[in-house]
Amino acid sequence: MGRGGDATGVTISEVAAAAGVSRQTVSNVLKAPERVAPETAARVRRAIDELGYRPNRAAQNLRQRTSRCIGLKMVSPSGVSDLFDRFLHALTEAAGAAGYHVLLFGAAGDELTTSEDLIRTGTVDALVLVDVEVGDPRLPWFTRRGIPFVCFGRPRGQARGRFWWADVDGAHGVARAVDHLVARGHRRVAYLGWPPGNGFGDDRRAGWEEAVRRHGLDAADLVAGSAEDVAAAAAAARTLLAGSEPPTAFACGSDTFAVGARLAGGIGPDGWPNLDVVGFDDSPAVMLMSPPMSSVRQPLDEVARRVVGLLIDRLSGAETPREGVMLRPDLVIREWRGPEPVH
Amino acid sequence: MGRGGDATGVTISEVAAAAGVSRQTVSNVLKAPERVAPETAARVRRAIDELGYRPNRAAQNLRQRTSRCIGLKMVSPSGVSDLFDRFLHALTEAAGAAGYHVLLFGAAGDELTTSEDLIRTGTVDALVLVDVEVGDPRLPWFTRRGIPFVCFGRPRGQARGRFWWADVDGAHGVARAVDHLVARGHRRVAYLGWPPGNGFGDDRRAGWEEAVRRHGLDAADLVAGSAEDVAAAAAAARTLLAGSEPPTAFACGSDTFAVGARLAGGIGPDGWPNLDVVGFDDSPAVMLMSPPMSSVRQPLDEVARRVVGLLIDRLSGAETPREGVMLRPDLVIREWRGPEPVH
DNA sequence: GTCGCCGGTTTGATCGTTCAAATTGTCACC
DNA sequence: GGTGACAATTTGAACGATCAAACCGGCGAC
Repeated sequence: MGRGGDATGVTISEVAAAAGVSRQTVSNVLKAPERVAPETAARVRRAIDELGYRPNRAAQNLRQRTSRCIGLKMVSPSGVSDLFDRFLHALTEAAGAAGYHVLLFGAAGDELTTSEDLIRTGTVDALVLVDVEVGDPRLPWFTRRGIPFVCFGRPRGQARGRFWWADVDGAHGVARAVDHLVARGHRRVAYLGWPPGNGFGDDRRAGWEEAVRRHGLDAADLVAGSAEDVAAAAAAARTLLAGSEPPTAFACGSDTFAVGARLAGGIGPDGWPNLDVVGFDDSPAVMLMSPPMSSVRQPLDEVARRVVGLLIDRLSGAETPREGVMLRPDLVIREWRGPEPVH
Repeated sequence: MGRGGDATGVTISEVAAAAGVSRQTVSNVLKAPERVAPETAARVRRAIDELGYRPNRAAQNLRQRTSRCIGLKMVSPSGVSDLFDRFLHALTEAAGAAGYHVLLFGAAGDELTTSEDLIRTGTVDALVLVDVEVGDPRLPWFTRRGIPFVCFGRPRGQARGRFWWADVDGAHGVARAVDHLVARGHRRVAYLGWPPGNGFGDDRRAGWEEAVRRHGLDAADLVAGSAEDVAAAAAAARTLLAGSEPPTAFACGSDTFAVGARLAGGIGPDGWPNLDVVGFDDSPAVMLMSPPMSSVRQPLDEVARRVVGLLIDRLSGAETPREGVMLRPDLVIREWRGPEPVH
């Protein structure tokens, strides 16, 4: 380090002067070491260390016409799932590993124009979109304006092949949940999630349908939709439980639904919940339930890595084909007691 | 807008040419309109709109030697409280309102050198520190190197007057919780939180002590410390409840402790929890509890605004006195039933 | 002996903006 | 008519890095 004290100031020219070479040679030492004679490089490197030189980011950005930043719109923390939070964490790490930073921007003002501004001013190189909705207007809007972006969440309601995205196979996750419940001896496994029409809600419910059919279960009357809050979910679950042949287990579209389902099932005389319930998202709130609850966990680290990877491909200019990546979630099993596995 | 299509490219010179003036005049229209004749300004503004000009951020940063970014280290999402998440949200908004962006960086590598790098390269102008610990080494380290920063959380174990910070008065919050419980008729109000030695843990417990003394309650044996996880908290609460004169209510150091306490109290024959419990942080996980739980809420929006305010003062160069700001939390009351208020 | 080549290094230009100083035009005042 | 004051605008020079092209000394080939 050497200097310490002031937080600004050492330029490449000062390093060059100290090492008795030109600016370009210093630059080469850092960017293309093979072009520099070993002992020159050593001399330059010493000067860099002694002066504590760090290349100025703004100058690099200006010259290279990049910011090495990706923009992400902050979404309001909502509900029990801290999915955005965890994705943000994963994205920060993945971006950092690739030499990028994540730049957050707020919800104030219009997202479309704010985003365009960030791109046009060169503040960020690209955007990451989360919470992609059915027929999301941002996708065509950004595409039309040549704004590079990658989605977490497959585009629905528009041609997928036109965009870059990474997503988690919710249907697969719920199907694994049903498999697990069936293996524990359940024959009447209900599904509780969003009403039809919600993008990933439909996806997850389709997973339940597939699994139920595959296992030859009769469950036509065991599906319910409701708003995603605990009270509404509990009410919907109670309706299913009041039927003539009530379910003994629930696979749910989210942890919030799952908490509601368990609440509706109540506690048995043995002190344990009456229902086997599997949630989706593996949010911290379910970990602290007692007894703990199994849940489908999205591979957010992998999603973030893929998103960053796609983004870098996209920015590299190479006319890479637009592509989507589908990842499989895990089922995190947290047992307590209940029906024994059947085999 | 006009062009659309390409996301890059219109420079101030092109605007100047289009409007028939010099670059500097265009710059003045945007930065110092009073120096420009009205009809010239109008002509320039029209050219700006037609070409869709947006000033290049890297060029501005380079010339002005600022980035208008503040750096924040991402901390791992942990536990039930999404406090960092919410603070981040508030900070993004507050920074945005002041013309700054929040740049996240990951935990990979050493925080100290990573942070210094961000400053030295001019990637960020200043840092925001959260989770400030007792005798936090970052404070003197950054100060010695002239790295501007503002803390969320008062510095403990070092002279406070030497730093800029904003914090929430945890003692006040817990005292309000105790007041509330006493008003509901409780005379034996316990405290459950971190063991002594934890910075804000001690602060919050001190609030309980003050309130208990002020109300003339006898509660010397009603304080317990444990690790911050539900199971450990429940165990600690059970120990208190097993005493000869068990508490009838708990004020807690965090929502996690509060969930543990309520769990330990169990459900009464009437189907309601046996204990009155007040948490701290008002995390979403407590909102979804049934019945809901009261909790002390930190004024994060205000904290974020103050942090940004201090930061701007700090960066403005004016030798403003270093100062700390202490804010008061609110008690969010979520009633269900239980002892009637006594008045 | 001249030429071309090559690794290693330097020079000049450039990215797009803003600062500071210079320039022009207009008018009032002596 | 000359001078100073002033408003409006322009010019030149940074800011710190990198790209592209030029340069230079030494060596082998013809």
